[in-house]
Amino acid sequence: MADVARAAGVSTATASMALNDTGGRRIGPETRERVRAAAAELGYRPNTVARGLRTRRTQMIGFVGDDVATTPFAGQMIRGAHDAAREAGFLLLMVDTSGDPAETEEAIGALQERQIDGILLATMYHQVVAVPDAMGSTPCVLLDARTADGSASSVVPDERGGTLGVLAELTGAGHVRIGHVTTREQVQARAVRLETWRERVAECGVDPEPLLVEVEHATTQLGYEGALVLLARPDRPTAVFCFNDRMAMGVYRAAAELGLAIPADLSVVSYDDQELIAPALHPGLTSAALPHYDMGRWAVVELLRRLDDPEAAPVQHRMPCPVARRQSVAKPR
Amino acid sequence: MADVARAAGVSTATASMALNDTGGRRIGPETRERVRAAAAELGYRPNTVARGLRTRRTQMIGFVGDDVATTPFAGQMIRGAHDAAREAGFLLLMVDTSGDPAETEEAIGALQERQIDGILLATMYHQVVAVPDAMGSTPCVLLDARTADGSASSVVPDERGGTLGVLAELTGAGHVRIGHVTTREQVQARAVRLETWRERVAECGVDPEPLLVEVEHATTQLGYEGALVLLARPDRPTAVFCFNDRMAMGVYRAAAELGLAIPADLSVVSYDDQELIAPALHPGLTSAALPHYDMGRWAVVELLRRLDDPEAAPVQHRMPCPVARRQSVAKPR
DNA sequence: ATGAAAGCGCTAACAG
DNA sequence: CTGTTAGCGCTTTCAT
Repeated sequence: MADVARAAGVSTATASMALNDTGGRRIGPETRERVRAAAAELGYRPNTVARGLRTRRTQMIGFVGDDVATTPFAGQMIRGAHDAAREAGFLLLMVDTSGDPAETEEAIGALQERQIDGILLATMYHQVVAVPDAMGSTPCVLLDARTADGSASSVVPDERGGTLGVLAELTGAGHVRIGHVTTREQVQARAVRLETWRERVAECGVDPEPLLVEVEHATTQLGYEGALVLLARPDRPTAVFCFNDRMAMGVYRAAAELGLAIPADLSVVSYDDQELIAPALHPGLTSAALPHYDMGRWAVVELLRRLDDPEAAPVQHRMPCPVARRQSVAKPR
Repeated sequence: MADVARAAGVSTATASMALNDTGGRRIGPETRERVRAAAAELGYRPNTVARGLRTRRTQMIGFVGDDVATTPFAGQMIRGAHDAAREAGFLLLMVDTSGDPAETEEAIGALQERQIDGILLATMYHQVVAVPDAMGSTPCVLLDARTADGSASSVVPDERGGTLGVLAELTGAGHVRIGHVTTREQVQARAVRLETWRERVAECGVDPEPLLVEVEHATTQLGYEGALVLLARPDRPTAVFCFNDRMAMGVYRAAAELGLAIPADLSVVSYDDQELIAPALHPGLTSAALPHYDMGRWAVVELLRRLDDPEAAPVQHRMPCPVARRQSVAKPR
């Protein structure tokens, strides 16, 4: 920068202002051009570390995630956050904790030492969490999680809306005896999807309980086993809503073994819309999509808002889960 | 830090050395303890931006990737790099380019402005690339890619070894008529897997050409269609090696439709070992795993080595692809 | 409209 | 063994 100033025949102060368009209207237009030209000539690149020391802004956002790699959704969330950050001139500094609270505290500390401007705290499989003490006054937005008291901004998928969406595909086709295959794992998503399904089926005048099967985990294998049980019952459902795509994959196998054609004999809908599964199954699986990309974007936008205005009231947002419609639904036979 | 020094009754220089264990043996043990205690007392956290300005080291590594989100492998690579970096006190600054060279140059520039200590350049689906000019003298390691001239350190999967590994599962069980269903997309992986398969089948005294099917893309649907063609041929293979797990999923469907039981009537092996597919298929699919986690780790270790010794000779590494053995292989009937 | 100078928080060279 | 001082590269008063 000193070189640039010298080359343009001005002081470093002037050079800085010319390059950053700061200092109001005190820089003459041709001075600014001269400085710009000199900078381009010399291939000048600002040192943001020095700038950060002075301005106390690093243009970096910390992303701390539960388990960045394991879940394929995480990638989309990161991507959304990344894109929004980059558009605003920010970069993402990533830390993965294995879900361990101590590690999370440590990660937050490591980011704060690096003077990040704010933190995105992502908990895979949206849960109710407390903002860690280590956060202190660092601006923070929760991703796929929320606080019990609404003290921090957060964004979660609208699980209820998504469930109603895929169920509407079924009821719209004329189904009322709609089964549900789900997991016993106590995650937020399970509870909402299950409860919403219960309500909706009851509204159709059908008792949901005989149409419910619960298994230990949300795996393909257990989805298969659960479906075998459900489809063997006397008044078997004409359609099944699966907790997620992996379980749906098992339901497909069970249907095939029982000689039930999808969708002619059995309609199937699901949740997650995983790229590797839902479109790859045959026939393509209708599934409610988790809007992770958009959630990532939203979180960054909200974080930037809070950086501008630390007094702004926290916002709790529910992101819609659009239905990806494919070929797994037909009229009941 | 000034506060800590004052509280301990020493100068900031002494405090700095006491906390960082620098300056050789010039700090007395009880002085150091006194400083440490004061720091802990005050909850002192170093400002790494100021430190970075002084030391010209930021303890941050730039990770620039082709398409971080889209491919599920990327997550594992990032995770590996992340873990190794963190163990050494480094954090990852991520930038995703959509594979666009101009964006890549820009990303490298953005990272350099932030004074990262080095860059990991990841190209999904390993390719031969040139190190971008923008890299300048920034230390850099290529991930899942390599240069034509070996001028940069790089790590790629050992595709040939992995292919031989899964083929050995088949030949070991007694198969010689081994088909191959692959894509026409011109990626490095396709060429190596195809060529290795050709050689190996020829070594078994079988002409590979009638056992080969190529389709436009490596999708489940086209894998299905390709398998229908292959399995309808007069001298149909007793086993199939698929380009990847997604295609294998299609092969499973084709076999089911043709009334061929896997593995009794047809053995199947594949490549990628995708978590969502290979163990979820029925029966479990034997597949060569892409060692992305280990590649990520290796790249960071290598980068740190180059930071220590910028004159070190570049290394090209091939990471083994272990075979994940499941239930899709049996003796030919 | 511009320049001089101070200082962000830290480390490293130089004195003692 | 410890303190003083200079300075990393930038921004931002303050004075002109």
